[in-house]
Amino acid sequence: MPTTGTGSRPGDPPGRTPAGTAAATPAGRARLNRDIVLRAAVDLADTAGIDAVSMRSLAAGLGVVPMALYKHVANKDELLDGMVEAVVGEIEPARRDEDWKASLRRQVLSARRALLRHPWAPAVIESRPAPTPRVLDHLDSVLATLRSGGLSVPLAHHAMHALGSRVWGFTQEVFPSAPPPEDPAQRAQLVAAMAARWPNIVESAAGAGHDATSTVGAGCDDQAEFEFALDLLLDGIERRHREGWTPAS
Amino acid sequence: MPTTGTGSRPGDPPGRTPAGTAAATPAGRARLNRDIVLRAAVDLADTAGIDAVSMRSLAAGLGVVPMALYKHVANKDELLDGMVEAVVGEIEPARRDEDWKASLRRQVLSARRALLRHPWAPAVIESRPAPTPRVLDHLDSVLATLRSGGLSVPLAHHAMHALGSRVWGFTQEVFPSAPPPEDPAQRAQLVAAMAARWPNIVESAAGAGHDATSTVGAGCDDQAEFEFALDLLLDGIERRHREGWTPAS
DNA sequence: ACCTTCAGGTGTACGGCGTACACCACGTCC
DNA sequence: GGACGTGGTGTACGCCGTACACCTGAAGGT
Repeated sequence: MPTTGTGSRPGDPPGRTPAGTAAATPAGRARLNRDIVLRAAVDLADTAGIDAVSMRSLAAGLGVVPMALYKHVANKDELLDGMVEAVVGEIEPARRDEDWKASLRRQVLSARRALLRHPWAPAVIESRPAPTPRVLDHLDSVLATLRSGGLSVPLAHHAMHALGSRVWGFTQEVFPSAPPPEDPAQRAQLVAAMAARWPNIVESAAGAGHDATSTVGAGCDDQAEFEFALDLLLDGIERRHREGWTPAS
Repeated sequence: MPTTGTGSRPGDPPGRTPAGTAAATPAGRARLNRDIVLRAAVDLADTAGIDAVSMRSLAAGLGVVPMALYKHVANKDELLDGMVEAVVGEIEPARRDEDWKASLRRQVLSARRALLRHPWAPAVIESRPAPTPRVLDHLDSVLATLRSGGLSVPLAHHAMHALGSRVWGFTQEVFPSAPPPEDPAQRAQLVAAMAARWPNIVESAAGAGHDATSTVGAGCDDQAEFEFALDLLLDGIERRHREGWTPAS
């Protein structure tokens, strides 16, 4: 039995479950936990589409009454967030044995494969008001790769946005749109906490015109980002044209 | 009668409303029509968010019972399609007095402005199973611009996809995912009908490996499209890096 | 002037959704 | 043995989209 890695809680009791079997209910069904619920939700979305993922039908598939799910996820939004986390967790992390371009390519294509395995995921990711931790992990990994190639902070930042729409769709903001705490000390603490896990994101935010300690969450200059990516594409298209590009096949 | 006679007052005598204005109901409310409904839906989405657009609240805002809306739109999906049409209709069409790159840039930025005015629109556009006519209009216009610059059909097609994610988000398929008719004659007629309005789209589909008369709707080689755009971006980023790019500001 | 027609608006009702709240069945620990 | 916490249950509420039958008033034919 695989250790339910993501679900381990501080209060995990030294669970005396006899003979290694999970405790069973009167009906003989294995006990639910958050991981089982999320996995079932992802499977249901994969096979029946995201619209089929209702608390009621998900519960039915697990042989349980709808309200039972609320013991494991706070509400449906948290369920969706958990599903996103599961999918994003499938993306390969950066490697260290490749140059930045190859590594980046691998990460983006890995992300694409993950999203193709779960076609409902892009829409769900975009519909979430704030990015989940693993989404930030991935973003940070991509930024780290760019920085490792010697790109400046602003260029890495722009490149991130340019690539973003390839990976995440129409994502415009990676930082939570919720306003940061008013109290400067509290805000600094928040930034520090983020920097511990996502150093490149914080660096990028700080270097792109928004002072991380004062305006995190203010968003960056979208228009400049957009035009950078647009001109990148236009220039590239023109270049391909000049070079007499023809389809590979 | 496109004149929306919104001026009727409750005190208006029933019977002959003056000078061709729309008839008023007993309550003095102007009669609904499809345009009024769609416009109200867009306004509601703009001001209260797309989640606030329910048939019930939309009807309430119009001073009407929910079921009254169904006399003007078949169902909620059609309402959403109509809202998309309204937004996409705001995009500036191509000009003829600019070179292809400038024209393209203008069109894309115009599309972006339209979508920024209606932030709910990208998600709705992507959620629709098939593109609406005006979406196809816009796509065709972009393709025409690329072709007018002398780009080959396949290159224009690839460029379209590369740019697509900038404008439409994660759009992967522009052709309806619904299977085309079985009967070859019927299919040929469908293609001909499409070619009349969207010649560049049909040309592009035909030139990109899928024979328009036999496999319209089969989709194109997504992976190749994706990698083309990805490498465009990667090469462009590398080039900016080599050139010592710094932010404009 | 009468009658028909019909587009537009109403009222009622149904099934599905997310979920608040009270409750109960356990296994665990003092 | 009793208190307690965890996980599952049952009921109920207020939203949602929309099917269906109905009404109403103006338009048009005769």
